[in-house]
Amino acid sequence: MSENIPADQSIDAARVPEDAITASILAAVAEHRLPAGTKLGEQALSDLFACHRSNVRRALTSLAAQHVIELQPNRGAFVATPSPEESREVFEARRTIERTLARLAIKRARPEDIAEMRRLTVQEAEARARSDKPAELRLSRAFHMQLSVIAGNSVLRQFLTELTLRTTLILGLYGDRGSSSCAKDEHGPIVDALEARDEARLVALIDEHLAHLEAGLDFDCPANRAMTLAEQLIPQRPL
Amino acid sequence: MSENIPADQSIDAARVPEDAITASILAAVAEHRLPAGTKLGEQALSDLFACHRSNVRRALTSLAAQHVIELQPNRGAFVATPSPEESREVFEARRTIERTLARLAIKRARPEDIAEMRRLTVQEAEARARSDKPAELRLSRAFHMQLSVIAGNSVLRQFLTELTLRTTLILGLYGDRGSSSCAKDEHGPIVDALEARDEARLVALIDEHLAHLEAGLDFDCPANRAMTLAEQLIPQRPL
DNA sequence: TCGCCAAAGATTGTCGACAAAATTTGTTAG
DNA sequence: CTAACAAATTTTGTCGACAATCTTTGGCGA
Repeated sequence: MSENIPADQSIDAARVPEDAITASILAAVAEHRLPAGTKLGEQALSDLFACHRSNVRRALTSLAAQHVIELQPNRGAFVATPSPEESREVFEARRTIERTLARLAIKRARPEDIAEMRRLTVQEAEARARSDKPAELRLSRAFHMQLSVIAGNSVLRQFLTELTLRTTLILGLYGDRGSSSCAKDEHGPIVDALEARDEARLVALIDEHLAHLEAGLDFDCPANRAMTLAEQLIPQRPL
Repeated sequence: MSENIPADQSIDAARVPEDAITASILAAVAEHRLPAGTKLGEQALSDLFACHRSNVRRALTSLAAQHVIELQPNRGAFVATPSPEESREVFEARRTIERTLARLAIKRARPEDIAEMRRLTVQEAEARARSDKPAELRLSRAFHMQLSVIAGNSVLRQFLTELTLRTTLILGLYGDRGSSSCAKDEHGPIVDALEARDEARLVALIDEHLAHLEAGLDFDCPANRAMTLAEQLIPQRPL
């Protein structure tokens, strides 16, 4: 018997070059290293990953299907730039799905699941303490994804995979200013409610958490998009 | 100014061959013309649509991303065969999403929206009266999709597009026997509740409707999959 | 007669080359 | 000095051919 191959794409260590490309781009977007609007040229990527351009092409179409990038005919691939309207819809969809995931998770969470959630909140707090933004983003996303794993519905889990990524893009575009967003530890109380099997409290906390995230967005000041040359070459002085 | 091109793929009349292929396969699956497990050969499709094999390839990867077909490496593309577990998850996801869509639709439905819903139920009843299964399936799906259009959230609408298709596949595999499923007009009362802006009733009706569909599944008797040669050549007599 | 192995055929996957389109660069006129 | 036009370059899209893999067919021996 041959070993089972995990269906989900894990960061790095990919079986085929196509997966390495998608994983790298996904990770870069998830950690705010690739700003919205960045052009992803085919040749640049095929050079980087030392593979044929057809692999790059497949990876890009796959990412486009997840709304992580946008394909413009005869123009190329760009990191997606969600509109304010789209952002609203993404948050609404997230609330819907995470509410259900929370209810499911309450019924199924085992002690080790809760311990894993707790561990993620601790690691996230550590990352925040040392101002490691990429790790913080990654762990925050992992927290929400872990909830979907516990819930045990792979369809909803896959939807949430896409939605959390799009949320990260949105935060990069419209949020993160004013130290709002994930400043405090909002995940800790969520684990508490999950451990207490307090469904009403858990759902309320998640709703609040997502509402808080969304309320922190500022659509009038869309910074953090792909920088032009001028912005990159003429650095504005820090306050 | 050039005209805007509708982003959603409509049946037939496609801009590029790739869209024609995806639309045709989607329509065939949505009307139970393509049973689960059917092999979709690349050359067969490129002959049918008189296009290059690369177009077929793109169409197939797109369909695989929507879980309508399954791509097996070095083996080819097959119409997806959802497992009982996957079926349960799809229905759970549908309930979650349609509940929210119902609540949103109540807030936004205009008179002409309700008229359109009513019109779809009438057409569906007519199709059922003349035993036009494909039209019935198509119109039933259109009913649910129209609810998502009224709700005005394109993210959730796209999720539902995928879920309704997968549901149709599931019904073809495990359902439709014993004249259950869409035998009665369950859509009519839904429109009534929507028109009355009765949120509790609307949500309850949709929950019931989906639960009824799911309850009609029979996982022990997975008929209607891709027929083997023997099944196709030796017809069993009708009762 | 049944099961196993090998060859032939068909299908999928990969690659490089060319065509089409867009972007950039350079030039010239106003 | 600016704007507009044209050439050159870069980038994307398409195609056909070949390699790798799987499936089927035919043959052999137990």
